Amino acid sequence: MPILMKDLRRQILEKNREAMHLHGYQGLRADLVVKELAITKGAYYHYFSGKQELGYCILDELIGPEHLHYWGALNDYFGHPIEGIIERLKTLRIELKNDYFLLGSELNNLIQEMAPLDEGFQQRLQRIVEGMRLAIRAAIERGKKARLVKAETDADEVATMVLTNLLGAFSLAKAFQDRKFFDRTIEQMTEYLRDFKGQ
Amino acid sequence: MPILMKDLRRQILEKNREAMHLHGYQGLRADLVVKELAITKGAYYHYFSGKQELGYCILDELIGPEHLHYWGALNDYFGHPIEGIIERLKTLRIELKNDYFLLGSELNNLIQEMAPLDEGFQQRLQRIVEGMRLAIRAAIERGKKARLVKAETDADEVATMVLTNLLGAFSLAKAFQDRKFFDRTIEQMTEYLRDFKGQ
DNA sequence: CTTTAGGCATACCAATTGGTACGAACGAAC
DNA sequence: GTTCGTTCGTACCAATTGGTATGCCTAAAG
Repeated sequence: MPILMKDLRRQILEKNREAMHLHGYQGLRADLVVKELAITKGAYYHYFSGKQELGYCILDELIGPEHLHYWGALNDYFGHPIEGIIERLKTLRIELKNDYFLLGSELNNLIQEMAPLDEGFQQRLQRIVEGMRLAIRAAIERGKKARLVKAETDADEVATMVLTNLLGAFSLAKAFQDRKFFDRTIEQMTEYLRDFKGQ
Repeated sequence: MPILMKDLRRQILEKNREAMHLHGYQGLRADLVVKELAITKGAYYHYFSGKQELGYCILDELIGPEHLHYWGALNDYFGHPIEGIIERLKTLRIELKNDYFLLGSELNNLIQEMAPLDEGFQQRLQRIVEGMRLAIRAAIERGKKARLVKAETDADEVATMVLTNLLGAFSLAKAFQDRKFFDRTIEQMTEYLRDFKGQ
């Protein structure tokens, strides 16, 4: 019997999310998570038709919204848009626990593992990354309109560059199992981004 | 009976490498590859004690040497070291087939999947990445000594940045299933790197 | 009070997985 | 020609995996 019966579906989602962060989707053992939660397969298959739907739900209800909300916050930033992006990058360093850098970005992990294997995953992952990219790009463009960002700045290119470095930073930190590779990239990007601030 | 009996061990390695590129290590089905090669488990377990050793061998004998050789070539480059790095980046765009960008970098894939799960993988992957990083760093330092690279350049930081962007570029191209994200990063890096060339 | 539908447990299962035990063929060495 | 080690095929296996069939329990609706 589960101790907390408040929202079992949610619990199943979150525990599986954790397990998937460590083992990947293919390495995710649904029944093992079921045992950890001290429930049974009955509950599991009551809420989810199977492993694939579970994976989709983790993306649609947890990982996706979180990422889009995090970068969507750029919209509400009252300051220099470039500083807004930098703030988001720095906040990542503060909010994410050390272990997260050793396990890598959930988004990046799933991209590597699933993008070529499952179209449903690929579409969802692409949508999330594209959402992040558009949020950053929009911030830069707002900066350009307000003459806070150099007119010749290619907003699309810079936004893509930020994402590339973000994903790469997670990869490298994971390869070395050392978050300092993430931190260094953020600091380099900070310098790089400030160059685009208007005179 | 295998048609070509030339070097069965090698064939097993290479076919498994291909399968691992697509499905990952955990998704790699040894016996499925065995069927593809039209051999049996007898051969498979004759040459490899098991799946883990097979994975290690693919890294130690194929992926590792290839990567280190590719970037080690910077040593033999007779020209501006910065241009040497740029040449290596551009050659990647030419030599790698389109499918490779959809499947992602074998190195990056394995990092994401295995670094936190298996110490043997982590050590091997880290060694390869570190080897690449050192090769790039050494090239920049040679450039500094020859006064071809600005004296204030932080070779270690630039080398790390190149790797971060490289891994990130593979990730993003894979997320979008579109190699143009890789190509764009290479071009941006080219510009960025040329800024370090001495006056 | 009865009916009904969601919420979950119990007890199965077929297929797959990585792995083993064993032996046959074959060539080299003596 | 006998021995012997390498190379691989055959036949098997225990454990795991994702998944299903079924029914009990409860609460709300009628």
